Amino acid sequence: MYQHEGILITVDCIVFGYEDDLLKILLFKRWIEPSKDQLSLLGGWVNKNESVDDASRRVLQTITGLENIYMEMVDVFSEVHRDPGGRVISIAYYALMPITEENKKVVESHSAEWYPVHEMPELIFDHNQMLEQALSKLRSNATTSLIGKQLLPKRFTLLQLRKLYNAIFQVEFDPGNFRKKVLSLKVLEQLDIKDTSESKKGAYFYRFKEDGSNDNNNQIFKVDY
Amino acid sequence: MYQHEGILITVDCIVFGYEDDLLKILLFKRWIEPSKDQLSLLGGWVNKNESVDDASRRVLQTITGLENIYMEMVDVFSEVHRDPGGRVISIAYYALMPITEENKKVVESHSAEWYPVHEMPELIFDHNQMLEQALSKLRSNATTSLIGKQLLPKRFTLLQLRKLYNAIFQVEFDPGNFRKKVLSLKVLEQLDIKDTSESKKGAYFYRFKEDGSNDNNNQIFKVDY
DNA sequence: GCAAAAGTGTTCATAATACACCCATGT
DNA sequence: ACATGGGTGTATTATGAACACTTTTGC
Repeated sequence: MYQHEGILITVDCIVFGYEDDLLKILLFKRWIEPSKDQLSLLGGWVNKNESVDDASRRVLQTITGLENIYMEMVDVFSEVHRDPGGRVISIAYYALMPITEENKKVVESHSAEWYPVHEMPELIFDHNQMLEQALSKLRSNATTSLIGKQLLPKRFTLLQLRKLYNAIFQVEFDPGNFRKKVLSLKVLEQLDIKDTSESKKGAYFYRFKEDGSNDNNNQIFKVDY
Repeated sequence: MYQHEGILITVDCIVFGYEDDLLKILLFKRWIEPSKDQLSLLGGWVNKNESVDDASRRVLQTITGLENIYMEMVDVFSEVHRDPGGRVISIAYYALMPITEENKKVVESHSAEWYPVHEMPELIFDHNQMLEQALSKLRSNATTSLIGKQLLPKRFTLLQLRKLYNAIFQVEFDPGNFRKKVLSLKVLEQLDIKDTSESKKGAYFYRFKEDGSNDNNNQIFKVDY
């Protein structure tokens, strides 16, 4: 056996969701050794007949029941002793998905649960570090493109979008300036319907434009985090 | 044998250097099958007793003779059939190093050569794609932090630094504005020596401050590329 | 004196920030 | 009538882009 044989590959997914004005992630109680009953990220093996992206997509779909989940690679974790069970390299992904009644049921049936990111418990192995880096990458992405399409309902108000950004960065964006900045990007379109649940006056619903590419090599938000 | 066993891991390094006002990368003529005699990036196996970072460092050191080479992960390449020789996942890194007379000899003794990035030949497998992404990442990094420490001599003039940036982005930066922006970052210190090789008046040498962390979550250069 | 790079200054346009302030309406 | 979020306007400041202009010195 050569030196370079016998390494196993996994994916671990930091799944972000948004609920009750909080940014949350999906955690599992491990049901196999090692570290049974401790909390971990969603993960799985990379098989020989699939790319790492495909493996991540497969794992996500199995647990959430959703196809076409938005995901992005975060980093590779490869310290020799990171997994006490063997020589395992893990590719970390972050994923974004809405938290709905339906997928909550699917998720719970796999004994997974949503936890707020700001009060994160201890996770196994290097999973806390994975989460840190995923959050950092999410924030970085949220400054150069307008995120929310995958975390909010199809129709949403600017208040909802702003609260999402507040939750992501743990700061309070100025309502007026946030509105102007977001609308100046021209990636949202206003609908004719108003949401009266949050205010008496009612706020227009918006949605992401269908075509809209929403990338930018400049920054749209300047936030210290 | 399980589905998830038998995958091999390599690193591939996109090594950037700077010479004759050109951004160059290090390429190899392959001396083993498959694809003998074709050009490829510097690469090697990841062994069971080392992290991926360590493997990349080892491979870089072997070929260039240098320790402590600056490097950064670019992406993971894992399409099932990317390598006709087997199921191989590759982690791509970019690295920065000065091109000096000494290391040119070491490099040539391994039948490697420096090629300008703007006239890149066809490379094996997905190596052209790796290069594209590495260049893109290098550019992105060069907008949020001042690079050059690893590509230029210890002492350099602002002209040299500007020409490096011109080479990286393939644009002409305005001399006056470039100077003001760079100096406002306060990561360089002026030396008392002047370089008279490029002008009659002579330009002060600068060097990167020792302590200077040079990171920034904002942008320092706005460039369309 | 002139060319060529070094270095400084000025102007204009744009964008971020911190607000003030009016609007609409359910209670 | 008033509190609450919705939405607009404005003054101030900071930043970037273009470019004029002055300095130095080898030829």
